[in-house]
Amino acid sequence: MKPIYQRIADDLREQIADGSLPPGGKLPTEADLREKYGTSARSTVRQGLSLLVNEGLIVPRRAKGYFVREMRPLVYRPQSKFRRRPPEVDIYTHLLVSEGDERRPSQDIEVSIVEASTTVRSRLQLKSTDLVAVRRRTRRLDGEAYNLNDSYAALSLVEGSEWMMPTDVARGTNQVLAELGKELVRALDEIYVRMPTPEEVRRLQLGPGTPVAEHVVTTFAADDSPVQVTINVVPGDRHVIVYERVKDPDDFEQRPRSNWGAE
Amino acid sequence: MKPIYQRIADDLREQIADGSLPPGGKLPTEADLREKYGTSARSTVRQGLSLLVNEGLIVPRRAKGYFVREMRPLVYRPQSKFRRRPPEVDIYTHLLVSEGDERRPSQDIEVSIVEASTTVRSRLQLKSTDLVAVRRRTRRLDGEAYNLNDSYAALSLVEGSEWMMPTDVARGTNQVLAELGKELVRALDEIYVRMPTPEEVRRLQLGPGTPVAEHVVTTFAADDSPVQVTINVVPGDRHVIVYERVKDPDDFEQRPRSNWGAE
DNA sequence: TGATGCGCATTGACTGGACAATGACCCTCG
DNA sequence: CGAGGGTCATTGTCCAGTCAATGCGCATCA
Repeated sequence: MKPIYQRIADDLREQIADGSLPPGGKLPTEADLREKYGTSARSTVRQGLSLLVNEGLIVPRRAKGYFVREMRPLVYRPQSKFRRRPPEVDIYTHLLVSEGDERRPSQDIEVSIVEASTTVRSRLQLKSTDLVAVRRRTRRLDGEAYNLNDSYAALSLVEGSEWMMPTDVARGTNQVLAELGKELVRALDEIYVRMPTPEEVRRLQLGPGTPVAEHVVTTFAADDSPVQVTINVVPGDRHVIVYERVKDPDDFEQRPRSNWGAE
Repeated sequence: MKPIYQRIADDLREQIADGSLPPGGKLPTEADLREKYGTSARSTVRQGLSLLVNEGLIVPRRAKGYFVREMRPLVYRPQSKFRRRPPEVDIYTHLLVSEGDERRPSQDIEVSIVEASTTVRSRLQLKSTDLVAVRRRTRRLDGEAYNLNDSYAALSLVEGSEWMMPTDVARGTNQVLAELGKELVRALDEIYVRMPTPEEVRRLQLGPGTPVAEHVVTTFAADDSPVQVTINVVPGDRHVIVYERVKDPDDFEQRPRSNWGAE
């Protein structure tokens, strides 16, 4: 016999899945459920509801009730552009972006000098004594934070340059790096999927049960030296990460059984 | 004044972060914490601990206690291979894979014919009446499931071919598709970050507080028609998703201020 | 009319328990 | 010495409440 709180969660989860509880819809109150399942201990009902909250399916609103979560993901493209973009692609990627999305973007920029964390240090191949400059950006849409973007570079490289200006750099910071003799020609992307830290919950105003992707980009110059590490934190409920890949002809020769389309 | 259960969670979280509670280490028992925080209602202490559980930081083991979670991520590469792989890259990507990782891979394969879900249908541009074949794979490492990989293709395309054999196809299913006149030349990757469904929790034996990445790969033939959709579900605590990008020269001309290294 | 305040419904935090299930350990007995 | 059983520590499930905080609507009053 399954525990009561699980039955409550399972029943509600199914109702959400089959649409009888639509996005934005209101769930039964704790009192309703207490009666319906005869359990009559508020904590049991709350335990069941908390499961759904932690799955990111519902959100509680104090003094209002529990509601089915709604989300409208944005397309997040690590690749700057697509070489080919046939009409078919747009058919569904377009569905992801809300039609007539007129929310205005803005961002906070903050630059400081810090000791490198291990994450940054190992990727930039620095000694533990080296300092790095960090350019922290919080990106917003109509005032609401939607992702965090922190770029790190060796202080010795960017000191005194425009890279360190806490304002928007019109021609792009990568152009600044190029002028410093470090044109970026290659990037390695690592994507970690995890729950957010309380700090991230605060900065991104995340609801409970919202995981994040930590997207770490290490960029390299032509001589294969690492130049910059960018850590993007993107909330899972507000983004889809999109990549396009084209077949590399060399690949086929060397490895007939490629895992194209899979892992 | 912060609620007691949050103080408990914050204190423990900090101890985990600074290493005084190392991975695999045992946390104080509920009784210890009850005493320490003078709260003396088990539910309050449990509420605090459940926060950390849902953040994926700790796991409870019945009749044993709570323990700090340990994880050893595998590298998950949607791209079949890297054209250039300078030594620097390996320095840290290698750290991710446990040294001397001798776990043996295996997989279950199961093929069936189903109606296409909206996700699959829109990507394969099918009519609602069309049927699709699905090739479901559960991949294991030493018997333990580590990701799910379901490929969908129009039934009319793959019916009767080796694609539908529920066994390993030596030369690869993509080669089979090529022989059917649909060589895969391009792919679109979409990555969604979310909490797992109970079904996924069961199949992947996920601990609480473990988010997943849903990696949807749509592959196209030379004529830009969609051929196959593969949905990979990869647990966040066991994988790092890695991509490499090289600068496209065209890119620079058309769009001087590229977002190379960022979003 | 418009601002103020009161009550009500609902979730948030917490109390102080009970009994069940499980895994580890120790002791006993063959 | 090994198998089996019993005890104990610890988490899992559940009970039956209390008081606080909050958002909303409604009635009151200037």
